[in-house]
This record gives sequence, structure tokens and C-alpha cells, in this order.
Amino acid sequence: MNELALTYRDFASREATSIESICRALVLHNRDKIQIKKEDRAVQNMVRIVRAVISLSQKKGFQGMSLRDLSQETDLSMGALYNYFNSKEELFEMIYNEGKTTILQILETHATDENPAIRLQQAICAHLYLSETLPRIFSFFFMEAKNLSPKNQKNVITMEQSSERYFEKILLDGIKKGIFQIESHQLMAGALKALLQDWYLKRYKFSSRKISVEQYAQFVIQFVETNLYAPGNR
Amino acid sequence: MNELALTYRDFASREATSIESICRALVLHNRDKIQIKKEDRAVQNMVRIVRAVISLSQKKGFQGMSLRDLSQETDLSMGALYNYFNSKEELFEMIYNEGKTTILQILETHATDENPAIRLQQAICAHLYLSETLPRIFSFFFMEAKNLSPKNQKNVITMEQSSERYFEKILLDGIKKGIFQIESHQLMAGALKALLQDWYLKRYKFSSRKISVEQYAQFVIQFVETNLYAPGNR
DNA sequence: GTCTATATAACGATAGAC
DNA sequence: GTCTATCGTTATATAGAC
Repeated sequence: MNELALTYRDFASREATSIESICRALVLHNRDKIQIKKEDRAVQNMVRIVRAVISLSQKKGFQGMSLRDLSQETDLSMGALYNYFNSKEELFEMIYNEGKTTILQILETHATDENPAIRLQQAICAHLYLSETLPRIFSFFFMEAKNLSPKNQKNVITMEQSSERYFEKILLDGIKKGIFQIESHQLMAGALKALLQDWYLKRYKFSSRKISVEQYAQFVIQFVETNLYAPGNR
Repeated sequence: MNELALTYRDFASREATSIESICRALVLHNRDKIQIKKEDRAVQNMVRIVRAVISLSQKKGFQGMSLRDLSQETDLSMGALYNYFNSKEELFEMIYNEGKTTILQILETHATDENPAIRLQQAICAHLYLSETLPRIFSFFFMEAKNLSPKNQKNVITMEQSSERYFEKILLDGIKKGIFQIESHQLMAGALKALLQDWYLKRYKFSSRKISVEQYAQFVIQFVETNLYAPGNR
């Protein structure tokens, strides 16, 4: 087995990403909307709320989740919930925006090598490891993006495509430096993104087959690289 | 450009798949649930209903779609709608089951060559062309499968995985005959499925880049085949 | 076969006691 | 800071006129 450019262990030790850390940032960024004064209590309960939202959305969709469902799942009354947000829609946007910020930040932190071949491997690993840590957040974003209000719909495209553009840039750099031989960096980046998404959208499949995230990273890198260096590629 | 094992033109001329034909089958299979006696009228209005369901679900999800929305979009009153189904959940299941049957049938019809290399190309093309004809139905299935009642959840897995298993079988056959050299036919089939799903889940992307379904078919075949014949493959 | 009108339940959201 | 009680609205579903 080849060495991975980034191991899950290394990634996990450098990034303490969790729902907790996202919720702390979320509380700080929305101090005006959240009426609870004690920060620790606000974060603590927001964690329960976010966990419940993601879990219930997975079962019936965000629109299908009622605030009574949410109240029951969090053991907070309806009245209490409304101290943490002003409307159901606002709750969605708080979660969405905070997750988006966190994810994009982390992806850019880990792929830094100046050799595009290595940078590509780092980016693939970082994306997979992050979605391994927060699989339900990733699939929540993918499945519920349509619930964003029209004014925020632009951001969806930005989020959905921004990581793809990041891969495109790496591929372009590799082509320019004569390392990669490919015809369409756009199709290639899109295909790569599809393979990365599969990891969190079909989680049950991989876990039932006992495939680890590092094994899958290795597979994806191999699968893509075969096409980057094959001269017959169209 | 290599010749495709199956062109879109050939596929389209053999298959007259459309929402209309699916709705006709749907009406016939649910004669007990639909109270409209004249078949033609039933089919005609069911087409409007199904189109509206898929369109509204795309915007706000099936759960987020109210029957008032549906009434407005179809120009049928609430009362009239209930002559076509007995509950919102039943409507969902009628559409889901009928689409599932149709799709699986068609996929199996087109990949028949005894050479696994060619059969694989045929299956890839058939899957892409069918999802090109009915893109919104495919993404409806993917996004809304969670709305199935628990007793039908088993079927989801069957539907989601049955086409993947079909690809697995082709790959296994190719390995046995010494044509393909791959380590894990399961990972390979999964990756292939992810690439095929990308076509209907990210439709806006491909259409804005003016990539035709045949171009994408060519790309996917190339992308996968490079890995089937590369001896370095893990 | 389709309509209008309505029954009944659940929804998001708020007010005020504690 | 959280609760209970309840507001006004909207949901699914049905009944009966045409």
C-alpha cells in the first residue's frame, strides 16, 4: 500500500472539528439572535438542537420536521426553543451558514503542498476525512440545500461548486506544469467530486462492507491518477 | 471519437419512455385506488399530477409540498385530487413504485451483449440515456426515498443498489473471463454508479457547460476503462 | 367528475406564570 | 431560562351540491 499524503490520524489530531466546535462558533456569530446570555448554556443546548435537526431531517427532511418533533427530541419546550432562534427558517440558515464556513476553511488549510500531484492527494484526503468526521452534516447540506431562501440560493451554488473549483485549480496547475495529461479538467474535477460525495451519501454501504476511509481515499486517488497520467485519455 | 456501444438516437427510437407511459402503467396498476372510471381521463390528469409532484418536490421537497400547492399547480380542486389517490403518502408510493419498475426493466433490456466489455458500455449508456429522458424522476427518487413508509424502506435499498449490483455482475464476468484486471469489483461498481448519478443530480452544471449526454457517456466509459485494463490497479 | 364548503388535526409562533 | 397554555394559520381529508 502506498503512503497517503495525509493520514486520518494526522488530520484528526490537527483538526478538532465536531458539532460542538461548530455550535460554539454558531453561537458567537449569532449573539444577536440567540437570547440566552450564558454562552456555555447556549452552546450546550444548541448542540442538542443541531444534532436533533440533522437527525430528524435525515428521516423526514427539514420541511417535514415539525418544531414539536424538535421539542421532543431535544427535551426543550417549544417556548424554550424560541430563545435559540426566531423562526424555523432562521434556524436552518444559521446551521447552513456556519457549517459552510467551517468546511471551506478546513479544506483550504490542508492542501498546501506546492507539487500539484501531492496537493491533489491532500485535498482528496482532507475532503474525505472531514466528511468522515461530520458525515451527517455533509449529507444534510446536500439534501436540504433546496430549503434555502431565494436570497441565499446563490450561496448554495457557491458552496456546492467551490470545492469543485478548488480541485479544478489544482488540476489546471498540474496541466500547466506538464505533470497531468488530461483533456477536460472540468469533467475530471466533477467526477472526482462525485466520488468524494459518494462517501457520505452512501455511508451505510461502505460501513456494511467494512471499508475504511483511508482505504477509500487510496481507491479514489488510484482511480483518478490512472486517468491523470494515461496518455490515451481523451 | 470512439463509437459508442449505444447511441442516444438508437436508445430513444427503441424506448418511448415518458411520464405519459409511466402514468398509463400507474393507472392500470392502481385501478382499485383511482376512482375515475374513464381510463384516458385518469391517465391525462395523472400526468398533470405527477409532473406537478416532481416539480414541486424539486423546489421544496415532497413533505414541504402541500396538497393546496398541488391543487393550484394541476388546476384540480382538492376534492378532485382525492379521486386519484386516498392519501398523500399513497400518492408518493404509487409514483415511486411505478417509476422503479419502469427503470429497472429498461436497464435490463439494453445491456445484452455477451462480451462483458461491450455489455458494460451498453449498461452505462442505457443508464445515462434513461436518466437524460427522465432526469427529474431520477433525482426525485434519489432525494425523496427517505419519505417511504418503513415497510417500504427495504425496497429503497433494493432500488438504489439493484443497478449497482447489475454493474457488479458485469465486472465479475469480465474478471472471470480474464478481460478486466481489477482488485475490487464492488468499489469499482460503486464508483461507476456515483459517476452516473452525477449526471442527473447536477444537471444544471452539465447543461450550462453544454456537455451532451453522449459526450459524458464517452467520458465515463474512458474514465472507467482506463482502470479496468491498467495492471497497476489495486 | 369536479366543485365549494367544512371538519378536524397539526403547524409555527407567542404570552405570561414561575 | 424554561414551562404551559393558547393564539391564528394552514394542513390533510371529507361531504354533499351540481
